[in-house]
Amino acid sequence: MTESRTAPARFPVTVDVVALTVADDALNVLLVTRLLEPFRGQLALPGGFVLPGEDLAAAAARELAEETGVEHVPGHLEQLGSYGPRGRDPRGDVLTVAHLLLAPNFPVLSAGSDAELAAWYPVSHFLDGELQLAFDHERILADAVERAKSKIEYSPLGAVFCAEEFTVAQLRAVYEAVWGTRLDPRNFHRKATGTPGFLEDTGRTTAGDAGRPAALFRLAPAARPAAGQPTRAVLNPPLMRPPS
Amino acid sequence: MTESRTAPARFPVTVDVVALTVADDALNVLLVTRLLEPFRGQLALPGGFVLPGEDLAAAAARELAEETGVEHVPGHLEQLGSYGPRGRDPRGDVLTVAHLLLAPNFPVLSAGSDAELAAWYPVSHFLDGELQLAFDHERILADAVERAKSKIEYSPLGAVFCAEEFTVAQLRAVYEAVWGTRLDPRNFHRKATGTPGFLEDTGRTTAGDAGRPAALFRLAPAARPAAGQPTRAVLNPPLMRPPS
DNA sequence: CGATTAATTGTCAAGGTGACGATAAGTGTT
DNA sequence: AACACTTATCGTCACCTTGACAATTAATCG
Repeated sequence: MTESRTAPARFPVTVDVVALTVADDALNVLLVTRLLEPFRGQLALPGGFVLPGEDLAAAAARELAEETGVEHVPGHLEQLGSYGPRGRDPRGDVLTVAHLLLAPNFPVLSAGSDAELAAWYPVSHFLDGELQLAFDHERILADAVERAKSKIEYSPLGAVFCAEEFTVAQLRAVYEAVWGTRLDPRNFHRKATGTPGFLEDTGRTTAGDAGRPAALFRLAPAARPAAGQPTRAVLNPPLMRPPS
Repeated sequence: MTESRTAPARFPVTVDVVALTVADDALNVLLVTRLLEPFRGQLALPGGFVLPGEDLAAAAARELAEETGVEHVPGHLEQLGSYGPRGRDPRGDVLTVAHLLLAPNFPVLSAGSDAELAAWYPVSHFLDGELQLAFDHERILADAVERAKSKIEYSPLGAVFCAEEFTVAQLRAVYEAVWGTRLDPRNFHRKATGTPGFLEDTGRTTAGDAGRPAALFRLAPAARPAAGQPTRAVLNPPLMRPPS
C-alpha cells in the first residue's frame, strides 16, 4: 500500500444486489422502480449507500431487507464484484459493490418501502435488450446471471432456489431455467442422486399430483451453506451444462 | 438504489494487487516492505488509494507499475473481490478492491520506488502462517491463490505464467506449482495438446537441454487474453486437479 | 559409444455421459 | 374396475475421458 502525503480521495460507496430466483420455469430478478432522479421511473437493482461502520455483506442484506419488506431474506448471498467508480452515475463517481443472491421464490411486499416498488421480473427481458435498466445495471445483471450459471455447475447451490425439501424434477427445473436448456430427466436424476454429498433422501414423497409420486430430498449437510463458509464444491465432476 | 436525504457517507478506497508468478517450481507473490506506519517494516501487498477520476483496473495497473518500477506489467489482471471497510486498517474504515495478476516471472526493480521495496516471495510462507502480512492481506492472498487454482482448471490462463513460447513441461510445472501436486507428464501432455483451442504448435523446438528436445507452443489465438474480453473458457472438460 | 535424461506416443481398464427403452406408481376417465 | 395418461425411477449400451503405466524417440553426458 502506497502512502500519500495528502488526504486520500473518498468515494461514495453503494451496494447493489442481484437477487435471482426461479419462477414459472424462468430465471427472475428482483428489481425496484425508481421514484427519484436520476433514472426516475426506470427499473433498477435494489441497493443503496453503505453506512459508516457497516460491512459490505451487512449493507447488502440490509438494503435487501429494506426494499423487499422481508426481515430475513432467504437464500445464498455472495459478493459479485465491484464496478466503477467512473461513468456509472450521472451525479458523479460512485463505486458499487454488486452482490448476488440465489433464493427461493419468496414474496416481496411491493407495498413495503416508501421509496421504491420491488417485484420479480424475468431476466430475459433485460438480457436481450428488450427492456432497459438504470445505471450500469444491465451489465451487472449479465455478470450475475453468468456467475449463477457457472455456480450451479460445480456447487450444490442450485438447491437454494428450491424450498427446504424438493424433488429431483424441481431441481432439474431450476437448472433448465438458469441454463436455458432442457435436460434429460433420467440422466439428471442419475447424476443428482448419484453425486455423493449432494442430496439427502427425506424418505417422504410428494402426493396429489399427476404421475408417480416423487421422492423428497433436501440438501445434504455437507452441502448446506454454512454462514461464512464458501460452500465447498461437492459436484466433482460438475453437472455439465450442454454446449450452447 | 435507495436514496438518502443526507449526503452519502464516503470511504477511502484502495486497490491491492495479488501478483502471482511461478519461480523455482513454487508459486510466488509480489510483496512490498512497508516503510511507513502502520505495519511499518512488515510485508504487504502492493496497492494504494484510488485517485479521483480513475477506474479500478486502471488504479491497480498504476500501483503495480509504480511499485515495481515496470512500466507495462505483463500478465492477466482481473478483479478478485472487495474487502471491508470495517476492521482492516487501524487508521479507520478503508474499502479495498483486491485484484489478481497472473504473470510470467518478470524482474522487479527493488530499487525503484522510494516508498517501498518490492520482491517476490513464495506464497507457502504466508499460507501456513509461518510469516505474517500487514492488514488483512493474508486472507486476500489466500483467496487469490484459491482463485488462481481454480482459474487454471477451466481457463487457458495457466499459460500466462509462462513466456510467450513454452514447452508442455513448462506448462505442467506451472500447474504443479499452483496446485501443489505432481501430474503425470504423459497424461498432461495428452490433455494439453489434445484440447482444441488451447495450444498452438510453433513448429520449433528447444535445444541444449538434456533429454529429447521439446516442441515449443504458444497460446492459441482463441485462448489469448484479449483486452476487455473475459477470456472464454476453452478447457472443456477442464483440466481436473487431483483430489487433495 | 553406451548410459542417462526428458519428450512423446501408445495401450488398456475403469468410470462417467448422452441417448433412449422399460417399469413403476400414482391420477383421471369411462 | 379397467383403461388411458402422466411423471418418476431404473436399466442398457455405445462412446469418450481419465489414470496408470509400457514403449519409443531424440537429445546430452561421461
